[in-house]
Amino acid sequence: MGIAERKEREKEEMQKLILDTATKLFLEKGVEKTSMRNIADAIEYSPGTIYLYFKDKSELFDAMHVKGFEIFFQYLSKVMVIEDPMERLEQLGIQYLTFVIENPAYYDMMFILRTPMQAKHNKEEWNPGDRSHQVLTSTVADCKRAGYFKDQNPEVVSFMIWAQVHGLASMFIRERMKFYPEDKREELLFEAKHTFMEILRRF
Amino acid sequence: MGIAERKEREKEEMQKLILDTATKLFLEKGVEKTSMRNIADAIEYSPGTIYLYFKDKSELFDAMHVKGFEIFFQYLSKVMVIEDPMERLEQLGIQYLTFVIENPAYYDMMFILRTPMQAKHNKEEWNPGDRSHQVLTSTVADCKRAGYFKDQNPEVVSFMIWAQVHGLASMFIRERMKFYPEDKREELLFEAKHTFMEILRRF
DNA sequence: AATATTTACTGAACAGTGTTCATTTTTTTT
DNA sequence: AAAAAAAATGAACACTGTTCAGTAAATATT
Repeated sequence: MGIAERKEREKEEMQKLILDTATKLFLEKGVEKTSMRNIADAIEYSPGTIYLYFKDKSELFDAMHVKGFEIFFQYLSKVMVIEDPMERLEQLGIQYLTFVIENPAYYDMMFILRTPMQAKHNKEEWNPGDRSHQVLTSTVADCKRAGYFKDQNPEVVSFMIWAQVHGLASMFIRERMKFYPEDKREELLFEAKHTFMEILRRF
Repeated sequence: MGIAERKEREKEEMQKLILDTATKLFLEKGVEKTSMRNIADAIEYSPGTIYLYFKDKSELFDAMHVKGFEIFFQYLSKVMVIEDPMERLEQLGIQYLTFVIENPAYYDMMFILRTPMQAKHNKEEWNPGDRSHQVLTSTVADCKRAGYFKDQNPEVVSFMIWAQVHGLASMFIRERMKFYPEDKREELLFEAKHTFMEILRRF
């Protein structure tokens, strides 16, 4: 049955073509401003065809969401080998912000944007956010073992740290840094993060 | 010329009617999901009428933006009289988060959402964000005078603090706290903020 | 009081959106 | 070569923000 296999392959290729094109447009123009017809035009198929491969626009969005997290983890993985937990925490933050600066559209999509259209994806199954949370909590736990964060609830500390970095990231991305000169913003981002780490260290 | 005055009054009333209705719908259903026709239906006028009082949807959005900041400042004002700068900083944070919890839709609109439609409002004129920034920076300056934040750039410290609180707020609002039980989230918000203040104090 | 002018409002029309589905085209099986 | 199955189409539906010629109401002038 070579035909069935070829069909399977063709279906996957088509899916990839659609997803790649959608991703490209989403990142270029933003999710809201990319229409299904735009995607259809780009792949030179009719709009209806997309719906044979993806249930709706939000499924396309979800698929790209997953891809974003894969890229995100490549950044985090680079420093996950560091022995000293506090140094690891510092470098994780730097990787986080580097991802934000190099992939702002992805970050926006992954951590800020709500699902477009309806919020249908309530699937408790595999929330990609869980995994990044895991990386953080285990590092914080290691820090605690190394003598930091005495008398502190590690869950609260983890949440605080994530909120700090996410706060920096989302103010940068959603343009709430207008009171600082444009060419100093990235610098300020890392400076603030560094100051935060400094006060964490002597805790 | 009593007529001109009455007309002026009527015009303002109409503007208020439109804005109040739009605000109500924006907060209830979200900006994107509220259409100009929805607003027109609610006030029992035709869609075209709205455009005689507001240039476009984003002007309605802007008007409500301003109103949001007025409410926001009522929260901050409550504690701006506190003498001790560090205590003021602590209470400002609590007020900030209280506003977020009591007016999540407003907060989303003011600090997270991008202008709907195009990002036309580049008006450098009076950015409402500036004022809240002012409150923070002056309090941080007072803290520095009181001996805190030694050898630290107050601009960096201010930005860090704001990012921390904003990070907590936006993770709460944009539902990135799914790994915590729903009834514990508000509590965690304040706990994280409190821990942050604790580590700030011994700095 | 009747007419002219200004102001206010309407709602159809335009170009766009996500999505569906009967119809047509292409491919595979008989 | 004919029948069945699969894939792709594109018109249609109900919606969106916005515009603008036309109508209706209120005011000013004669």
